[in-house]
Amino acid sequence: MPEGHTLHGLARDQSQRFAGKRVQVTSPQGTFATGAALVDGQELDDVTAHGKHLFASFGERIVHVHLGLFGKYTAGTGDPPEPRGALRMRWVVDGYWTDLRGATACAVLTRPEVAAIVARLGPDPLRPRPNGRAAYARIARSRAPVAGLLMDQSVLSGVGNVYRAEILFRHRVPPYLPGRDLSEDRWRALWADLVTLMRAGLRTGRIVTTRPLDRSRPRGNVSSEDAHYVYRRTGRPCRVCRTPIAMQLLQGRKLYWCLTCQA
DNA sequence: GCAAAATGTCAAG
DNA sequence: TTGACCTTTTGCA
Repeated sequence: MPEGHTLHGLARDQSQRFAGKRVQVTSPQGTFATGAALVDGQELDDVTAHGKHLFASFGERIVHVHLGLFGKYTAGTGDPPEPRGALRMRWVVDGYWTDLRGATACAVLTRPEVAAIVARLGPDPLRPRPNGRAAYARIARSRAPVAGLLMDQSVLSGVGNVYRAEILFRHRVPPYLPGRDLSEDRWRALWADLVTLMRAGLRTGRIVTTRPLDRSRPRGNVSSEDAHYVYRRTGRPCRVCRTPIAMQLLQGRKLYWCLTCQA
C-alpha cells in the first residue's frame, strides 16, 4: 500500500531494526543477486524516505527501493521463513528479518545517483519542516488539472491516488480545475491539511481521511468502509450531499470525486 | 484455472 | 495517451 506514509514508516521501522548492524542481504529470486552481494554483511547506517523512494545506506553504497504499485515488504522476528514466491531481497540480522517482493526498483546506487533522484522530487509533506511553496510555484503556472499535478512527484512527492482524491474532496476542489486557478490561500490550507493527514497516516499505518483531526476520540476502529470520502466509492452516496460519487480515468489512474461538493 | 485489480512510474509513439 | 513492467490476492467459472 505504497503512498508516502508507507515508505516513511518503513524507513523508521527498518532503521530501528537494522541500523548499526551487519545485515545479511540476499536475493533468493536472483534478480538482485549482484546488488545484494555488494552490500551483504556490511553495516547499515540508516534508511531514509523521500517521497515514495526508500534509501538504505551501507557506507557509500545505497540500496534504492521503489515499491511501485505492487511492491511489498513483509517482516518478522526470529528466524526467517522458507523463501516463497518471487523474493527479490531478504535482510536478516540476529532476531529480525524482512522480505521485499514486487518492487519496481531495487538497485545499489552511488551517492550522486541518489542525489539526482532526490533532486527531481518536489517537496514531501512528511519530511522535517515541510514547505509547500515550491510546489505552489509549479501549480500556479500550470494549465493542467490540479488532480494530475498532485500526483506529479516532481511537483510534490509522496501523494498517491488515495490522498489525491481525498484531499481534493476535503477542500472541495474540482479535480479538473487548472492549477493556475487554484488560489494561494486554498493551496496553503490544502498543503497544511496534507501534512496533518499524512502524519496521521504514518502514525496509524493507514489512510483515514474522514475523521483524522478529532484527537479527542480514539480513531483505531474506523472500518475500511468509513475511512474515505470518495476513494473507491464510485456510485455510492457522497457522505456530505448524497450525490453518487463519480469516477473517471485521468492519465490512466482512477480519479474519484463528488460532482456536487466539488463543482 | 484464469482474469482482474491494486495506494506507481517510465518510455514509446 | 497507451502499454509494459513488478507480484499477490480475490473472485468467478
